[in-house]
Order: sequence, then C-alpha cells, then structure tokens
Amino acid sequence: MTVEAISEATIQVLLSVGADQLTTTRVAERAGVSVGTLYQYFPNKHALLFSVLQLHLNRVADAVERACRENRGERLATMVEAVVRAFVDAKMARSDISMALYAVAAGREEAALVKKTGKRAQVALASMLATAPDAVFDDLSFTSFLVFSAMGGVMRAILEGGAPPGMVRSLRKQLGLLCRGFLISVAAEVGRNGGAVVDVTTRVTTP
Amino acid sequence: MTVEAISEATIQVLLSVGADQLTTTRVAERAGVSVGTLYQYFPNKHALLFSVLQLHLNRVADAVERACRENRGERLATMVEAVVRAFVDAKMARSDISMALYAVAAGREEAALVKKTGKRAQVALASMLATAPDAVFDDLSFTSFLVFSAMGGVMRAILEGGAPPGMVRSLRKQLGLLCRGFLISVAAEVGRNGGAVVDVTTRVTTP
Amino acid sequence: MTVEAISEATIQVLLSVGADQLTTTRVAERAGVSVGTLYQYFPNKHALLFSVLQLHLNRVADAVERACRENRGERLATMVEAVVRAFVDAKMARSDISMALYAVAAGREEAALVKKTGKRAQVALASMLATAPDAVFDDLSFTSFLVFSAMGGVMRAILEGGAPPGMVRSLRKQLGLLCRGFLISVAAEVGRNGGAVVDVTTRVTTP
Amino acid sequence: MTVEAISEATIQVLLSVGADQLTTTRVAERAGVSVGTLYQYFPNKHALLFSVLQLHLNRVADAVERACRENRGERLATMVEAVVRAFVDAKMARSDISMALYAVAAGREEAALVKKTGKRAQVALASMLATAPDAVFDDLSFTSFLVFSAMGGVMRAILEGGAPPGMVRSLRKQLGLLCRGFLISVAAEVGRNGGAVVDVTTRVTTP
DNA sequence: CATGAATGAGGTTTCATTCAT
DNA sequence: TATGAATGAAACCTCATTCAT
Repeated sequence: MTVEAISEATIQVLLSVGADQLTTTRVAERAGVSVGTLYQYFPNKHALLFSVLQLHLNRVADAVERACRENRGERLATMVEAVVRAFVDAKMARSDISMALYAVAAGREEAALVKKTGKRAQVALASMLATAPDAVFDDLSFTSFLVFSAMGGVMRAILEGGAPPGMVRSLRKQLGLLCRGFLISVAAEVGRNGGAVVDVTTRVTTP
Repeated sequence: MTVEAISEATIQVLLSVGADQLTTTRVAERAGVSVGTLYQYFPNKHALLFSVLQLHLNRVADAVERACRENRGERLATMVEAVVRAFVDAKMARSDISMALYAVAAGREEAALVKKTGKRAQVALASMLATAPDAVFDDLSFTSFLVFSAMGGVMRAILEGGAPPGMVRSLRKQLGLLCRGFLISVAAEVGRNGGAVVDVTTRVTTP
Repeated sequence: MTVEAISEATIQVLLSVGADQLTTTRVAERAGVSVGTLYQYFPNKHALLFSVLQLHLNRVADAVERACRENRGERLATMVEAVVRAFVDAKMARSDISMALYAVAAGREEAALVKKTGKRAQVALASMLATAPDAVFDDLSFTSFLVFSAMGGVMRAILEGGAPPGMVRSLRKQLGLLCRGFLISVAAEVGRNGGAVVDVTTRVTTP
Repeated sequence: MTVEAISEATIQVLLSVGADQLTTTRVAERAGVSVGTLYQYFPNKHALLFSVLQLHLNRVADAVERACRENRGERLATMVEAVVRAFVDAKMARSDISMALYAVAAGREEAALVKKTGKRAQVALASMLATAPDAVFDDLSFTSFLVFSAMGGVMRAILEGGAPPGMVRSLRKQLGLLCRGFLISVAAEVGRNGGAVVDVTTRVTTP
C-alpha cells in the first residue's frame, strides 16, 4: 500500500540520512512516489513523522499491555519476565524503527505522545502488579513509572550503542534482574514500613 | 562574557521555542549580541548546540566521576546513594538545561557524544564498584552500563514529564532502590553461579 | 524554456549591474521566476555562471573549428580570412554576452575552462594550417596559440572599449592583417632557418 | 612599510585563495597587521585592489612609454624589439602580480583603468611609430591599439596557461614577429593604396 | 488520483566596516 | 596609531507546500 510504503520510506530515510536531512521529497523518492502523492496521504511533514512514531509506540504499548493482561495473578518473577520479554521483543522486532524514531521523539508534541503512550503501558503494569500474590506495593503508579522508564533508558542506550548481536538474550536477563531487583526492594521497603509479608524468590544471605 | 551569554541564550531559546524553531538569529538576539558575534565564537549552528550539550554532559559525568572517586572501598549501599545523589543533583541543578538538551541530543554526532561521555561515567562506576567489600560482580562493564542508562532513562522521563516539586527527594530514594536492587540481584547471581560470598545490607526474608 | 530564460537573465544582469552585484535573486527576478526555480536547474550560483560561460565559449570554439574544417588545403590568406571572420562573427553575434562574460572568466575554474576551450580552437587551427600549400610552419602548436590569443586580446579590448558601430568590418580586416602578417613572418623564419619554400601572397619589397 | 606590506599581502592572498575569497581580514593577517590598520591606509576594499592594480598597470605603461621615447627615429624592427622587450619584461618581472591582477581587472572601474592606462601606452606607441624612417602608417591610433591589445592577449594567455620556464626568450621573439608582421602588413597596405615606399627588413620571396 | 515544476519565506552564514580601548 | 570584537545588511540556498496538468 502507498501509505505503508511512505511510512517505511520515512524510517529508511531517517536511518540513512538522519532526521534533519529528512525532506518530504526524499521520503517520496524512496517510497517510489511523487511528493504530491505523499501529501495526499499526510497533510504535512509533521503529521507523517508523528504518525510513524505513533504506530511504533502503540505497537510497544500494546505488547506490554497484552503481557500484563495475560499475567495477572502470577508471581512477581513471572510478571517481570513476561513484561521484559514483551518490551524487548517489541523494540527489537524492528530495532531499525526504534532507533530511527529516537530522533523524531525529540520534538514537543512527539515527547507528549511518548509520555502519553508510555502512561498506557504504565497503567497496565500497575494494574498487573497489584495482583501479584507475593508482593505488596505502596505507590504502584510511581513504581510502574520507574520500571517502565528504566527499561526505556536501557533499551535506548542499547540501541544507540549499536547492539551487539546475541545481546538480546543477555539483555532480557539483565533487564529482568533490574526490574525484579527494584520491585523486590520496593516491596521490602513497604514490608519494613508496614509489616507486610514479602515472599521473594531471590534470597540473599550472609554466610 | 559573550560566549557564556550565547550559551545561556541557547538554552533559553531551546526551552522557549524548541529545537527546530531555534535560529542563530534568535539566539543572538536573546544573548543581546548580533549574529556576527555569535559566529565569531561558534563556527556554525551545529557547533553551538554541540558545545552546549558537551558542557552539560561533562558536568554530569564529572559529578559522577567525583562521587565514584570519593566512595571507593565503601559499602555498596553507600556507593549507590552517593552516585545517585551526584547524578540527580547534577541533572537537577540546572534541570532547565537538562530538559532543553534532550532535543539536541537526538542528532547523530550528538548521540555519539552522549554515548562517549556516558562511557566515562560508566567506567568510573565500574572502577568504584570493583572496590565494594560487600559485593562481587561478574561483568562490571555491562552492569555499570545498565545502572547508568537506567538512571538516565528515569531522569529523562521525570524531567520530560514535568517534575512535580519535591519530587527530587523521592526520586533519590527510588533511584537508590532501583540501583541497589539491581546490583544486589546481580551480585547474588554471581554468588549463586560461582559460590562467591555476598554481604548485603538489605535482607529480604520469607517468614 | 525556463533554463534558457535564466541563462539569458544572467547575461542581462551581468551587463546591467556587473558581476559582483549579480545575485541569484536578481537573476531569478529578471528571468521572471523565483529563486527556488533557479536552484532547480542550477545547483548553485557558480554553476550558473560557469554554465553560461561554457555555452558561449563552446559556441566560439565550434565556429572556429568549423571554419578550420572547411578551409583545409586552402591558401594561407583564405584560411586566415575564414578563421578571423568566424571568430569575429561568433563574438559579435552576441557581443553583449561576450562582454558580460569577461567578468565571469576571471575566476579560477573559469580561467581553466577558457584555457581548455581555447585549446580546442587552437588544435583545429594548427590542424588546418598544416594543410596550407603555400606555407610551412615549425611549431604549429605554439603558433596557433599565439594567433588565437592575439585575436582574443584584440577582441576583448575592442569589446571592453565599447566597439564603435561599423567597426566590425574594419576589425575583420585588421585582424586578418595581424594574423596573416604573423604567420607569414613565422613561415619566413622557417624558410630562412631550414631552407623551406614559402609562397606568400603579400609581397613586400624595397624599391 | 605598512602600505607596501598590505599591497604585497593583497597579491599573495589573490594568488593563494583567489579574488572572491579575498577578504580584508585575510589580507591584513597576511600583512601582519590588523584590519583596523588596513583601513587606516585604504578607505575600503575596492580602493585597496584598485590601488594595487593601478601600481602594476602604471609600471607596465611606464616601461612601454620609456621604450617608445628611447627609440624614436629607429627602424621599425628596432622599435618593435624594444617595445616587446619592455612589455614582456615589465609583465614578467613580477609575473605573480600580473597573474593575480587579471582577477581584479574584471570589475567595472578596473576595466576602465586598464583601458585608460593602456591608452597611455598606445599613444606612446603611435607617437614612436610615426617617427619610423622605413614605414608609413595610415591610422596609427588604431594600429597601436591592435598591437598593444594583441600583445596583452598573448601575455595573458601565457601567464594564465602557466608559463613554462625559458618561455620568455621564445615569447619575446614570437611577439616580435607578431607585431612586426602586422606592422609591415599594415604599412604595405598603405603602400599599396597610397603608393608610399616601404622598406622592410624581412623579405619573403617565392623561389 | 498522481505528478513534479514552481514558489518564496526564512534560515544560515559571510564579511566590509566601525570605534572604543 | 594600532587593535580586533562587534556589527548587521545582505547573500546564498533549502524545502515544505501547492496546483495546473
């Protein structure tokens, strides 16, 4: 389809020449259509970029939401593993797109979109975490925000750093440790303050 | 001084109109000088933005490096607290600059600079963590990378989300939990795999 | 056509305001198009001027080449008359262009182009002169160079001096004398040095 | 002296970067003074270039004038040899200057100066030729103009072509042939038309 | 619907010139 | 007199967008 060709071309141009060398003409050329055609599907350049960004962000948020939906009531470790896997896979499925869009996400409205779409994932995350049988949380909204933004930060650093192949597996594990470690700490904190019982898988003991 | 006025004006313009409405003329006006003067200190627009970014990134990396230097040999909890404090304070000292520069960091060379300067902080982090008496790590380089990029991701989300006042204290604590939780988990992993002794402050026990 | 309108406008602007008051905007205005259009046909100002110069130089070189081609084997006097006529006519056909372009030809690359295109004419000249039945030459390459550059010098002086009307006929004659006189002298030189036979039309004798 | 240093620097800059890369700052730098100083000796850029051109043109015109003055009453061949030598030597004495200034001479006022100064030389030339015992001329003004502009054209082509070393001697001879050949032809023409007696050194005969 | 030549506002950059020190 | 930072008009060039075909 023409629209898809243009969207895809946008990514390609973004990757090959960068965001500030991206011109509507170049995108159209790459898509194999004329500028005029591009403007028949997108009212202006900004809308084009915004649309592409939106598509990608939604894909990621959807993946996270689905993972959260499917893991309600599971143990914390399972939840974390599922969410991390969903997030990493969604980002990595088209890592080129993920990378390309960091440059687009810098704009004002774009940043707002990133925030808004992220919020969706965070809400799903919080909603799932509330059902964990082995952990109790204090401020699930803020906690989810931290988990999600930490994952996002690592993901970005990985992608922009030029992910070594086979890094994905390792990344899933480490990101799992990061999230689980944090959630356990937070839950423990709650336990300490409020006497709640915490049952965690990872036990660390002094000899 | 003129150069500083221009650098500062760059931040102001970045914050008030955004990165792609930033023009050299506008920056010069804001700085109270003429365009010509701006070009006597910066060869071109890109160099101006790059320079401002570099200044900021170095300030942050320096703060982290110093914290790492001053906490060698301390216990893990102390280290984490110090680094988180240094990082958050450096970012928050001029949170306007931090925010303004996210839009600048999207460029190609800029991203490379972010990576390079981040590496400096990560090296310092790794070097410090290696001296922790109560934890042993496997792949300190990657671990530091994760800690630093997670902190960066959270920081960015906070800043772009419009940090609520009084969030800083809470942020320091949560970021501390995030990092400590991760490091403990990682260290525990090592202990499990190689039998190394791990002595952590936070103990989480099942009843 | 648009391209021709722009080329023509370039000449007009060159003549009306001079080379260093020539701006791409002014040329576009004169051509009745917008700057953008100009830049769709010429990558930059330099290319525009270069192109116009090239066109003119080629026209002159072509004229000379044709004259040389058509007069192989003729007597020296005929050859000279034909070449002078071709050269003068080509320059005078659009004397405005000829004049306008002296200012353009001053640049580095432009001078190289002048030289290169001139060389073409000189080669044709030499090739023709070699077939003259009534004269023998020593160094035809250098001789042609002298003939061509002398004609060029005179032409330029005439044009920049503001050619009086009806000067053309006189000019053709005088330039003919100049070239023929030189060629005869050179041929005579050869005759003197090497004994070659020289048969010239113009005989000058002491009483 | 400062003025001379600046004039010389102008030539150097002209030669090293070309006329349209020549800036007053660059000239000042090369001269080892500040822009301010340059402006204390020359009211503006144009005056600077004009002055340098004027100096050079006068040097050449002076040389030709002197040669003409000193050869009044001599035979045509002697006159020609003297003038050619004077002209070539004046141009070659500082061939770098000669070359550098072609780019400057393209301007409007500059072209006028070239014409005006050339006129001086032509007048001297005519005045001398009038005293030749062995030739009679019709339109000495136009004839001198042709001789001078032909020499100028050849000179320019030689200089811009990158004069091979040792070309000078050859050049003097060929330029001599060119001028003498022309003058003889012209004089012969007069003779033919008006019956005047012409006594020339070069005799060309058919076997 | 598709095309792509034309548009022109506006951004970046240069550089001759000034003037306070 | 010498300096050189500051000036700002103006040049070059780009590119999002339109519209006649």
